[in-house]
Amino acid sequence: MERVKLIDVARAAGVHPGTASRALSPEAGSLVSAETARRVVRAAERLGYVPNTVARGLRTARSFLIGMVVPDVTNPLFPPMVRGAEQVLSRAGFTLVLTDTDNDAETERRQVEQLRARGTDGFLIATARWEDALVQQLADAGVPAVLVNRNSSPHRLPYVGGDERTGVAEAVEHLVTLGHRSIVHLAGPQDTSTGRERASAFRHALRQHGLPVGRGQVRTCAAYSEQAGLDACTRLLSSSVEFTAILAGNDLIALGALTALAGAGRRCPDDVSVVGFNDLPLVDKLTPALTTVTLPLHEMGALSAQILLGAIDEPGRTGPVAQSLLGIKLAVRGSTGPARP
Amino acid sequence: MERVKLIDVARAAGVHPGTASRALSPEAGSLVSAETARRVVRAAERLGYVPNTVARGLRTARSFLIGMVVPDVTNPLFPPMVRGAEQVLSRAGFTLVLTDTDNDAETERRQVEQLRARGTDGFLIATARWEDALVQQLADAGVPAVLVNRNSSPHRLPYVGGDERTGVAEAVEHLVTLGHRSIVHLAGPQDTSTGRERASAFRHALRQHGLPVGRGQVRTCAAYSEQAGLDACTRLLSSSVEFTAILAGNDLIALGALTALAGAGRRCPDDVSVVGFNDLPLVDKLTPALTTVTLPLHEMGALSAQILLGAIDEPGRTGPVAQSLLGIKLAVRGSTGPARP
DNA sequence: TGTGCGTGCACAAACGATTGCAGCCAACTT
DNA sequence: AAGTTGGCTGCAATCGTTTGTGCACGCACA
Repeated sequence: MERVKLIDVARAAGVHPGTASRALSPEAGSLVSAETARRVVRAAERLGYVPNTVARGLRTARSFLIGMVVPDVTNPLFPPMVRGAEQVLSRAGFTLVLTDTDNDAETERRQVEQLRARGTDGFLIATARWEDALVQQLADAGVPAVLVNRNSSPHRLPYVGGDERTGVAEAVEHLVTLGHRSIVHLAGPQDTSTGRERASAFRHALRQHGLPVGRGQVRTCAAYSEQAGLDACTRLLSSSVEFTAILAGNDLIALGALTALAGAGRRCPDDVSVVGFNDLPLVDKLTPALTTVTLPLHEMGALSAQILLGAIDEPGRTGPVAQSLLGIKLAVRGSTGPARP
Repeated sequence: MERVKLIDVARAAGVHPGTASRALSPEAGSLVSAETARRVVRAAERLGYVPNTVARGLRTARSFLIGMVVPDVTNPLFPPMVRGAEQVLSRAGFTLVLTDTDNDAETERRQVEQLRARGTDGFLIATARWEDALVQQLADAGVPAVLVNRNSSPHRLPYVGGDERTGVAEAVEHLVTLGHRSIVHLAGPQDTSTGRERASAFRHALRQHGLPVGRGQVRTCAAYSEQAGLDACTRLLSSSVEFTAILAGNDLIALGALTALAGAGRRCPDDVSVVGFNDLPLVDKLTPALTTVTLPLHEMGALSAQILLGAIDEPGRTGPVAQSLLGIKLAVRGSTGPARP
């Protein structure tokens, strides 16, 4: 039941452990004769040798561990990204460690510290705030890290996200084509890049279509949550602002808005059209099915992992950091319809 | 920027590294004088010493790593369990490594192997099949492991799940109370404990109510998926079996069934009542909102982690293994209604 | 004052792999 | 045929901690 170790393999092959190590390593494989290498490899297979990652990590100062930090695994936005990242990483021999910060900065700090004590080789950060101490710290320390989905203000780390501006532009275009002239944006929190970007893109898109951007037409929600969406929409309804369409900061906000609208007797899409963001599972099964902007979450996870691997491989690089935006699509469904004349 | 290590702390405190180690370890803390201990601790704090987990792991043969194996993170069933487990584990100083097997046995084997090479201290398995080679293997090897959500046939490992039988009983009771006499079960795959257990409990519940269990009244779906539910329900509709209610193996199957019913012009709940299992996010927002059995997923994750920690602490134990069932509740919503006379 | 005992610390050997260095042998050059 | 080169392999140090062992010192007791 004892784990077989390198020295056992070496003995079985009649060589020194050092030689066995080289024979099994693709890197230094050329330093050993083909004949010996074959003998060692065969012995290793026969004995079922599995190298001890911990021992190797101690010597090489690499852990082959990647930490991925998400605010809440329970939010369906993240699992696809995790999956994409894991596939790329595990193919490259890395193990992904997922940690859930529960949206709490202190928890996040602790988790990352613990991971760093493990000698984690790099981080995938999906929790970035617009101004983020942790992100700064990682950048300062020169720890390989990539931001996913949410960016952070001084672009010091690579970032992978969706092309928010285009997504918003398409959504607005869609609404305008349907005849809507009074569109309101229920924006996400402005301490996230997505919240800021979408709001800014919204204003820009309106101007492009020659529509005025009035006061109270962009309303910031306290969080990316259903409750926050409900609150914001309720306030909107009790204000004097007229509107026939809502662009929500994400699907949860859209759901809250739908609830608020229903409560106020406004029908969707007959009275008000609603567009969401993210295309969460099941929003296509609602009545009406939610029109929403879909992000390539899986690809975002995969690409961020690839970029991270690149950064790990050349630690000395000081070139410009990449900000990658992936294509986005609008899924037109039942929650948007022609504006009432 | 160099990481400060134990020897630095020792030097700063004017003691030998061995002594410093003991001073910092609560275990052996009594082997060193209070005065020295204080000096060492202060030095450690001042220098910002963070012990190297890898080196420690090499010496102690413990990694403080727990692997959690799920078939698909993207399935909303799992994230809450992951979350529950992570909270317990991280409090105990362990790091949770999540791996997604993509429902593939070979991937699963590879992942677990990789984790074992890391000296992972224990496993949380959420992928168990009724007959499962991996589970057998872990049990044989004496690796601490706990099954979550799905059990495996010879109960050799501890298991934590929901009280399926009671859940099914309540669902059937609910339907019978509504006047339904012809109830069909679209069962999940029979190579999973949940699929078997729910089907068996369904038969039992019918008998309890004096209802006959006819042929074709329990139909097995090929997978826990929407497509499988749609297929099974389509076949059901084209058979001669009469029914006014469906108990689905889980929510996805229920969704598929709803689609099939709608396609056949049968309305829910007017013509057919449907009950699901799991209470996935948003199923309460559908029209009609899905009546479903809710599992305490978070608690399942937390409890399984606790049991695992216990197993790790006393490796020698050979007592009986615990099979823990947590309470379950029926969420009555719009998809169930009175049977038509 | 000598023996005995206990406390507190230093010493060094692990843990299992990687890797710079040195040595050996064979082959090739001149 | 002697010298040189170069390809393989063995040796031993090393990564940072933990922990068994033993020494030294101080105190108490006879």
